[in-house]
Amino acid sequence: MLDERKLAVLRAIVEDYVSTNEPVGSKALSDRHTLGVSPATIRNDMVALEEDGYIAQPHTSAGRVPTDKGYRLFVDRLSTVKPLSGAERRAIETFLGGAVDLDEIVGRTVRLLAQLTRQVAVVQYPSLTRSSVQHVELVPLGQQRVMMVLITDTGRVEQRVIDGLEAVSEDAVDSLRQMLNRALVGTWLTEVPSAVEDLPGQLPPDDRALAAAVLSVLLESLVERHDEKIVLGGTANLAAMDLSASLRDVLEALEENVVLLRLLGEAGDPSMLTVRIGAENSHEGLRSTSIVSAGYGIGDQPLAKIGVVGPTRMDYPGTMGAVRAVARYLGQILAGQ
Amino acid sequence: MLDERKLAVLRAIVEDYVSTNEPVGSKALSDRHTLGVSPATIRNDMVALEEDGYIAQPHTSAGRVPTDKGYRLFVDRLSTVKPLSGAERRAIETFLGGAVDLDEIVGRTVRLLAQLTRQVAVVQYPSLTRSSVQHVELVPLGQQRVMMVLITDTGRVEQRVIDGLEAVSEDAVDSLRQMLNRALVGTWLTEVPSAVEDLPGQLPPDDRALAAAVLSVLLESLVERHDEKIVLGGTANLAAMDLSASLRDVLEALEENVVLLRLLGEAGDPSMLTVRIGAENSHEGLRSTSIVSAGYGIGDQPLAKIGVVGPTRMDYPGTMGAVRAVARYLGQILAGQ
DNA sequence: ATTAGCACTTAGGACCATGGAGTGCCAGGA
DNA sequence: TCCTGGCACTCCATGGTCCTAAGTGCTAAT
Repeated sequence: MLDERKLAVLRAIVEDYVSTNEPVGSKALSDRHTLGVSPATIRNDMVALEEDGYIAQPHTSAGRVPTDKGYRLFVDRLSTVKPLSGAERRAIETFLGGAVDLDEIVGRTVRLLAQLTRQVAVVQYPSLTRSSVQHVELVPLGQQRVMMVLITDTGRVEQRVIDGLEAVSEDAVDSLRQMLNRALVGTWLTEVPSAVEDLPGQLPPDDRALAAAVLSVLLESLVERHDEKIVLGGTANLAAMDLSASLRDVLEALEENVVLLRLLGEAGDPSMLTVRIGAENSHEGLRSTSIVSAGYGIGDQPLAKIGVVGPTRMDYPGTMGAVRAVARYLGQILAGQ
Repeated sequence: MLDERKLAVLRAIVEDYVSTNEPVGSKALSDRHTLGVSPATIRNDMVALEEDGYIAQPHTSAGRVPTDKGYRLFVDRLSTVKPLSGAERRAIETFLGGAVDLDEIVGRTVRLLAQLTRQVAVVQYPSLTRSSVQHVELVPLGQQRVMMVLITDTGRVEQRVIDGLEAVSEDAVDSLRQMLNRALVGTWLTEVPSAVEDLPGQLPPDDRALAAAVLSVLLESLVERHDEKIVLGGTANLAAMDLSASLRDVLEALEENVVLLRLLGEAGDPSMLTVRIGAENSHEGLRSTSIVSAGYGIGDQPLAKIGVVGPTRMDYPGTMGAVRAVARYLGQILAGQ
């Protein structure tokens, strides 16, 4: 059905179309590539490829253009991830190395990824649920208010003010703080709910109201932040892409964090590179884009994902290489923090 | 020079051009507005307006289009800020009211402003330097590390990890925390450097290394965050604008936080509405956009600014009304926190 | 000072012709 | 059986021409 040569033709079509952005014809193909056969033969192969849905013609008497299915085959079987050049790798190291806190790491990563791929970059903050408690701090603010600060081992900090309490005593706060830290330090955030379950019972009755208020806010902050934070970069590169869909639709989709999170979430195995091409994306506005994403984490502990959004007509090997490399460095940096 | 009628003509031109996006001719003007004179007379006025540089023709035999100078005159003398409708005001209240922490307030504000104006919204986080210390927290993380958390009265939280210490004792951290809070709570961030100056001297020699490390990080975090954080929203609306400059240039400018901060910073009196039109913007890529900005703050204490970026051909009265209203509500919400 | 009338300019759309790139198919050759 | 050269055909893109609608500036009359 699809012999070696037909695959070679498909590969050549994808490569040419990606670099020229024009439908590619049989003559041009046999000129630019050494396929060893005549244009007529290539034409026959093209007919077969078209029948199987890998390529299409915008109109009769035009060259061929890869379909989503064609890109899919190309990514799965005809290409290899392109490693970054030494210069690029060094650029990543120096650029990410200078960051001081989590916000800055994420900010730099997104800019770096956008620049490397010349596309729109998406970076998800390290997931709270995959990290563990490093410390819980309680700070009395006057008589009625207490601030709770939750610090995770990935450097993330959540804080909330608990309001409307009455007559908070320093001692009560102190003992609650100690109890919380004894019970929680080192536990996964997912385990926190069960870990705090019977804490209030261990306290003197006077302090239970405070404990209940703090715990409910603590648990709430865990749940709420399940809708993770995300950062975008390189949207200026959208202007240079010629998306068949309206630019507005794409921008709208990108602004909806929920949409982006779902897209990243849908990607399969978090330790692998995932590519979703064109209509494979469930979101309407992104039907004419492809998304290359990868998980990052510390060691084999996945934390979250990063990705790149570009036209289906993109340089898949290069983009995949950049995404993979940045994901790895990001993991290393976080581990070193 | 510019009698009443000429001004009325200019106003009519601006209004028509903003709503139709097409050069407006003398006939159309006399039809759509009740100026009480014939098209020929309007033409004569137009010649005068053009000589003075308030309007221009894209080409001979086309209608007139306002110039930057024309918009400037319109904004300064021919229009009044349009108050929001009751429904819009209620929408602001309910939408902003539901926010829990600072991030969410800012996030909602930017989306709200983008939606109200159908343009790109910019919101600057409340300035650190204009707020005061509410609490300083020190958290020992093992033997070598201490985390510092600085909480301001505007709800902002800065945290830093201090690394590479040796043999940190709980007691030393406790006494340092108490000392810091005694010295700093309530002081303006700008006053912090002088307030901590002679603190180390009051400590036992053993604790001075720790204190020095903590103070240097504390001061550093104050300085660094002088480059403020900014949030963008509604970039999808860019697609609908027909900017004469390339979309890419505008997107690039908007991605550069530094550029945006400078633009907001350049705006004059922080308590006032500021409008910068077209070439009045120093940044190259924004020559074909206008920026409407306003400061917000608690009481008469200015904190930071918000703004809107759109085409010079924008509905100035409406945009100004929305920006002003949102800035006021934002101040109220922050005061209530 | 205003107005009606008129000649003039220009962008943009409709229409058409043409050239070029690409195709499908067929018959001949390895 | 598979490949190839040749050929007729299709269609888009390009550029030229023409025409209309909208708008202008100017002048003479009110």
